[in-house]
Amino acid sequence: MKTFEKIETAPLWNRVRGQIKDALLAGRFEPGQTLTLRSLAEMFGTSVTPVRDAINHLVAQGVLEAGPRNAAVVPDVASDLLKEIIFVRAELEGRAAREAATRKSPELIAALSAKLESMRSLIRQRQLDTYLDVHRDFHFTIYESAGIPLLYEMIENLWLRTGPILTYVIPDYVVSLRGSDHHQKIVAAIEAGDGPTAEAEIVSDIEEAANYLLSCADEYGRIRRGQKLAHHAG
Amino acid sequence: MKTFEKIETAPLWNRVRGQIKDALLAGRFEPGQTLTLRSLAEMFGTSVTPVRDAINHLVAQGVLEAGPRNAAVVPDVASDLLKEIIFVRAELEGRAAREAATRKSPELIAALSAKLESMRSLIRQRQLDTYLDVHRDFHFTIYESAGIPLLYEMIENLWLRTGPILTYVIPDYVVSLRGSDHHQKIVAAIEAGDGPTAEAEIVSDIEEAANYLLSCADEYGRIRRGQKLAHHAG
DNA sequence: ACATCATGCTTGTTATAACAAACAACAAAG
DNA sequence: CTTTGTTGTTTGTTATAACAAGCATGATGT
Repeated sequence: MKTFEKIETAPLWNRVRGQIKDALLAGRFEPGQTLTLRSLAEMFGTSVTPVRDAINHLVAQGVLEAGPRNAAVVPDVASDLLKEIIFVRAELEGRAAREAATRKSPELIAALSAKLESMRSLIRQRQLDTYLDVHRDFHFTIYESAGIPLLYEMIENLWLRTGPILTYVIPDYVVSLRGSDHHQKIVAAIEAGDGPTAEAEIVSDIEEAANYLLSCADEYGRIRRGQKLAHHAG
Repeated sequence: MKTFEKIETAPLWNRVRGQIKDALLAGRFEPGQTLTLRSLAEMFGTSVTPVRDAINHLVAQGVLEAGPRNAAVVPDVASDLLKEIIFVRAELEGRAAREAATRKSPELIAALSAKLESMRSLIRQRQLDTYLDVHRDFHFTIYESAGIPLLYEMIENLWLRTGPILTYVIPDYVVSLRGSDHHQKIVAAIEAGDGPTAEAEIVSDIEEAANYLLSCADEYGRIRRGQKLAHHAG
């Protein structure tokens, strides 16, 4: 079973890892769910070996947890851990935004402005799924422009840890904002080369969203898919 | 019927991972050396599968690097990556020190003072290897007292990445300080509850040591053993 | 002598089968 | 009804073989 696709030379287990990461960031896996090798292998159309490699990689990164029998389980992040993640995220992403403001370029401003407009349009059309994609792209475009790969890598790791629960309530949060979002101010601060303001706006953006998330926690500190959610069909 | 003979059956790949880590810490692998699956498999008396799993785990943690052909290579940290690590370390460890100052306790001050005195004594006696242990303990005592396990974990990972080359030249750096170290000021700032000063002192401590390390780099940006040592000629 | 290609070896990747431990369901014994 | 033992299934683990890409070596042609 060989394919003629000679374009994709990346190892199969690395592609599988990317697909699992996407599924996590998109919230397609339930928190607490145990991912079995054979089910994922059938899902991706491979054998268990690449899936095993991908899962090992993600567990080592802390993106997935090692449950009993060394089974990979989707982290069910509770309030305590969420507060810690937010703490470090505010520190690293704020620093990245500050660095991005000092390394600004016209191309960066143009790209961010385009994504900003796309986000506004998607909110108006209530296409929250694709909004989340663009929103994530918006943030990481800033972090990438900081020019520090290690910093980018660590921020991505933190997003992956909160990924499963982020998609639970963020759509409600986004439509409840009604325009008072920090994204516009972030772009303006970067364009003006004002690092401290960019950092402050990023931190406010993170912490306000986190407070909303924490307000959705149950008595056990677990964020559950919820009551405020007017779920979309798509 | 339960038998007592089932003491501990850790997975084979996990044991192999421990052996590789030991070999790394013992310096039995040269920086830049590529570790082949089959050679390690023969060395440990297993097949390639457990070795592959162990290496994948270590690469994901940043302990090993992924070279060409996805081969595992012992990290030869160059100046570029070192600068990035220092950048993030200053950010995270500075933040941890600031947090520690706000959560100070008499027990913490007493513990830090004791380690400080121990460090001074070890320097006078030129016992640099044990000094490095106490020094590391001193730092991580502060970071642990910040009360944020995730922050602690990420800082520890950054120390692991620079671990091998740190022991190359730090002893020379320590004896060259001749008393102008920041550790005393850090303890004083934490004791006074002065978070910003504690953060600034930690950052200065990190960056000054980093500058010394970077001054030891060769023309390729690699930190080499004995670059500033009078003993070894090469 | 130098460039080019063939050949064989090395190495990471993937699929597959066999295996042991854990788990669930159910029957039998108290 | 509860407990215990059995059986079948599921699941992660490990070994092995086949495979493709890279790399070194050396023969060949100009």
